[in-house]
Amino acid sequence: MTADKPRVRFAPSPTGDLHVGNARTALFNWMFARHYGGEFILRIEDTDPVRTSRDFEYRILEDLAWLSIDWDEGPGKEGGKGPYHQQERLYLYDHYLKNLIEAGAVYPCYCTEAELEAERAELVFRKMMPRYMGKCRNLSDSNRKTMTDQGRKPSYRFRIGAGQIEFSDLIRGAMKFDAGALGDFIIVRSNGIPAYNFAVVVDDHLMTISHVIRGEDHLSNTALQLLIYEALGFKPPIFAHHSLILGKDRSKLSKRHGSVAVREFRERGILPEVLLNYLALLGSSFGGGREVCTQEEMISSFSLDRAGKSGAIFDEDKLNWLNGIYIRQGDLERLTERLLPYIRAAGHDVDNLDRAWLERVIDAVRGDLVTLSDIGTQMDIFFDDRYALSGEAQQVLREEQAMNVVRALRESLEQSPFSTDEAYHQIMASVAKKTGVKGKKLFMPIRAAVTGKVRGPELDKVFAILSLESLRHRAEDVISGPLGGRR
RNA sequence: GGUCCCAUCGUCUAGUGGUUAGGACGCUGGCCUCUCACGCCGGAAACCGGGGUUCAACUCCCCGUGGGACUACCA
Repeated sequence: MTADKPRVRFAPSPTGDLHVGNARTALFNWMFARHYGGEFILRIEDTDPVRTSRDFEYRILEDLAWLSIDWDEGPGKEGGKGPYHQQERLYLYDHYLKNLIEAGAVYPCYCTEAELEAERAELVFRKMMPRYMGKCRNLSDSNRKTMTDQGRKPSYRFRIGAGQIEFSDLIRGAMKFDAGALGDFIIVRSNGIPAYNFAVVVDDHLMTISHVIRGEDHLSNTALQLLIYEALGFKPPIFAHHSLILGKDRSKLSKRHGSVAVREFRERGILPEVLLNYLALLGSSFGGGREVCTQEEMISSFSLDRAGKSGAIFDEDKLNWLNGIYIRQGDLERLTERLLPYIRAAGHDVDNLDRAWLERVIDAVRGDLVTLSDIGTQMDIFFDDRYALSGEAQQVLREEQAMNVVRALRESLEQSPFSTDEAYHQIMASVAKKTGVKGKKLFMPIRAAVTGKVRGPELDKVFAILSLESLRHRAEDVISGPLGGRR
């Protein structure tokens, strides 16, 4: 591992959709690699066949791609250090297990799960830390043979000695664990498949990972892994444990807190660069008080020094705020493109909408969008078949003078020889003159009649988008409707 | 219970011995001769407690307290 070219990795286990916490870990690793010009490796930890699925793996890859987190080596991108699925690396773990057995660092354990469970229950009952007490630690060869003859398949446990395990964490500084407090842990399960801590050490070493950046929930695993590194004679990588994302109750963010999967945010209409920006900001900062940041800026300003040590609550309000910023400030064409699926989902025949017209509509309502999926309801006022007077609008139209204003509007619309683009100001001026009404009393009835709502984009924009025919029809409908009857 | 980690406004943070403790979200007042939103200008809002160290502690040390993570033949 060269100091100037770090190699980091993200190693998800495909047991579910990509969690924002994991996405943040991936992002930290990715930014670290990009900042220092290193390499970012993706490894799939699929050793548990019952919890793992190919479908989830595919979805995780898809979510990473959506976030534009790309990997230099991994599935679909061979780099000479593969394979990148642990399932395909079993022969490697076998090899190192043999080394450890020969070195006496590991021993077979014949305890059944039921026996272990009983031991654990006993310890918990006596208010002691549940851990393996070393029953099979010093079995004689004949004892082992007896077990094998009984048909028992052993798991392999790591023999823990006394002493301190110390290491320096890039984010947290000096860390120290007492090995004596740990129980001999399983390195290879009785089905021959390696357990997490063992596979990770072998893989990280073989893949020449220089820095392991992961959540603080792995802090205690690091102690165990360091022991394995030592027994194997491997030089351990540098570790950095970042803080966790928390739910509102300050416990580790999980499903019960609401949306946690990257996919859910995507479906809701959070932009990928927003989620990335937010995740990079959470529990950290960009310096200079900056909050809105491009990917390039995120990478160049990235530093583990800026990573906070304490957990950070996931604040959806702020995520939404950030999404609004990107929607308002982004490129209109690009925004339109990304809005298309949501417009379609709202039931519009996207293919038959005039693109230029659509862009004007989007430009008019983008200020009111928090997520992309909001576009559906926001657009309704521009479609005649979706136009309807809301209760609030009816309220407005019932007010004194309101119908006079609408009638004056209809007249002005009839007389208007201009396209609605230029006509707005003239129409408003003429309605004001005819009725003698101004301000809110003038605008609100017109807004209500023309859009059917009491809130919405600025009226000049609405007039510019709606056709003269639509405007006339809507005014006419209001006048001839139940509200328009002469009193 | 054990081991370990953490601790600045409600939330995310800046701050590395001397600051009127700064910014952002949210909340809130005002302005933008129509609304909502946007934008702009304001406001309320924090150094967990106790001991040290020091001329001086939010900042360093210790102890409490509080919160969290881990305690699997899951990863």
